[in-house]
Amino acid sequence: MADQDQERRDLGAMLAPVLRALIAAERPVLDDHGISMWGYSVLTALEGMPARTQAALASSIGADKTRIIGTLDELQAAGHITREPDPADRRARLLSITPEGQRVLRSARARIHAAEDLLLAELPAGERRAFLSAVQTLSTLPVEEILGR
Amino acid sequence: MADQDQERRDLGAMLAPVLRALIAAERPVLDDHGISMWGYSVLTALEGMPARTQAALASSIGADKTRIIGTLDELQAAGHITREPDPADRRARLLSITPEGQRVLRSARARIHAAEDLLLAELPAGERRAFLSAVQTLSTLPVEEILGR
DNA sequence: TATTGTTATACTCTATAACTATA
DNA sequence: TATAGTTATAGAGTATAACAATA
Repeated sequence: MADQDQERRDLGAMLAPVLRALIAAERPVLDDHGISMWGYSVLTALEGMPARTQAALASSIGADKTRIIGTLDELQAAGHITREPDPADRRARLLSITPEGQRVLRSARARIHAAEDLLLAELPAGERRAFLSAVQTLSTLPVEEILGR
Repeated sequence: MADQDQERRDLGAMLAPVLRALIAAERPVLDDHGISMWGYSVLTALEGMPARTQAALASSIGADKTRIIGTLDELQAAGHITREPDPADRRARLLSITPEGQRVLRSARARIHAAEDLLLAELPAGERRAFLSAVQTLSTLPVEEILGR
């Protein structure tokens, strides 16, 4: 792996400020839409597929079941999600995004992607494509397992 | 920018789990070396160049001056850095890494890079090179300003 | 008066464990 | 008894402001 190891800086040290800036740029957008970061994450997850339990939803976005309860309360109060007892198992709550939630999600995402595009535009076109492809690849890998070997 | 915007997921949402896993992988390595994450960051910064003030060092690693004081106390007690009053301005503290600090830093970094290489090895060679190049480019840009436009 | 480093305080997140209601 | 959701508590990390020493 000589081509990777030549005096490069830590991957984490290089990525951390970028991610921090991305998150900071998201905040005012999310504020304008009246949702939190976890709320945005929940809406994104529910857009793809309704959730059968809150715990399953939480783990799918890398959160704890206790951590998203307040977020679900807010989203429900704002009419962005529905949250009904499962008739087949009344302990569980069936979660799905509402049309209004989808509208808010799409609006926020458009502005977030627009900001991200400003950053990506700084990269040469070829490098940009490879970067996006690599990030998408990494996001599908079991990163923790790979690093833990 | 059509080539960037096609149905891709949020950059932040894709990068966050990767960074989280990178940080989690660093922890046991840093524990073995008896330093904290901020300590590792401080040693990395001081390796390149001694610092004239603690505040300057803090801002160079994206931290607050009050946040690194405990870290500096630990590093100094462990003999990893020196911290002397500046003769020219006794309010300030001149900071530099010791040979022992350099040894610890290099040892920790070798293991961290080895773990990162496991992850990078999952990418096709061409994509890996472009990814690393892009990350290095991004880490030199004023990311916050670009995103804030 | 301004600046460097330090300490103290409060606030936000997060993790853990206990509780309820259903099964 | 086991599980889904909820609540309560404590802990870590962070931000802000006040303070002492020096300029």
